[in-house]
Amino acid sequence: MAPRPSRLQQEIKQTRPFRSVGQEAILALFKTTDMLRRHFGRLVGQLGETDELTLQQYNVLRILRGAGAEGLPTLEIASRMIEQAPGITRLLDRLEAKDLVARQRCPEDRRRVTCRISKRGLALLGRLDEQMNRSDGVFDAAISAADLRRLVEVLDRIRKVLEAQ
Amino acid sequence: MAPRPSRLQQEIKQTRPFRSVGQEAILALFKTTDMLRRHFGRLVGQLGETDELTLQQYNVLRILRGAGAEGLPTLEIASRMIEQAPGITRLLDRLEAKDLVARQRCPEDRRRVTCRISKRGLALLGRLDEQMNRSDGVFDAAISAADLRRLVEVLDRIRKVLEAQ
DNA sequence: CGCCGATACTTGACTGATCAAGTAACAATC
DNA sequence: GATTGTTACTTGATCAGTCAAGTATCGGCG
Repeated sequence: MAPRPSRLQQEIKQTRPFRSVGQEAILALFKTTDMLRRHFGRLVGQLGETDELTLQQYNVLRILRGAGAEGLPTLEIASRMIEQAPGITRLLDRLEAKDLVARQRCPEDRRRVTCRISKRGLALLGRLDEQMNRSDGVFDAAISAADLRRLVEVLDRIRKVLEAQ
Repeated sequence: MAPRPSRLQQEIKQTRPFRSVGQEAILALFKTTDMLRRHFGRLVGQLGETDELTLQQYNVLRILRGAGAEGLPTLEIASRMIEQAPGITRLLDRLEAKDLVARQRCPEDRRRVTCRISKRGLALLGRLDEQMNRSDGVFDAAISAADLRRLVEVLDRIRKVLEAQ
């Protein structure tokens, strides 16, 4: 139990040790994910012209590409998103304005709005795929598959704890 | 290498397996941290009256409490934050408006603005301490210290990779 | 058929985040 | 002591996120 200052502690210039490993883990999660958000946010946010996306918008396009030609209703998209997005309507407004998705009121149930990715949207994702795969690959290269799998497993458990709260 | 669908995959209703463990790990990080943000955001955001804080504001108050009576200059606060905050000036504006911090131009170097936590700020943090510790403790209880330490260690490595990019 | 609750969004108002450009003060150099 | 560069913010404009309240539609039930 050597009280050597952790890497994170130095990063945020904290002098006192963390109250618990749990607290350190939570702060490390925030910090790491913030860096990841910025990293991937830069990738999708610097596409030149007016094609810039936010990570959330990118995520929606990915979901719609996965859904194929039938598309998906608005709230179904929301439920599949990685990060919760209460502003899904306006997010789709912006994607529609950029002509990256098309929306159409569903004839069978007129409450629903079916969303589909457009050709422009598909082309844009295509341009990003290579970069994104390369970026994911950086982690596969730097960290062993076993460690990554353990990471995924612990995160699963954390989410389970949170859901139980 | 059984291709059984992972928990995360079910959560986001994805049909195809992930391209790589790295990708799954990244998505799991986003999802888990989003849930953590909401969880702790609720704690600091529901204090009744007009004392609601955002997580970032809470983080700033914690940093200022740690700094003590001398306080800290604005950008020094920014550099200590867990999540990067380019809008630090306005964040402090809001805290000052709520009388949770006080600001004062530094006499030795008039470019600097020294920020200090106020009595009201300290009292507010005091009200939150117990809840926050209890929340951190949930993870200590649900996940072994060894696992949490491994988690922290892998996250350190991920940040190191990101910095090298 | 008409009403009631539920579903699927939509809109408004407001707060917060981001980027770029600007200002003021200090530090170093000529 | 004027100039140039750097530091430490500050401000403006714009966009995204959040919560609450509203609207349209559907599916049952009497």
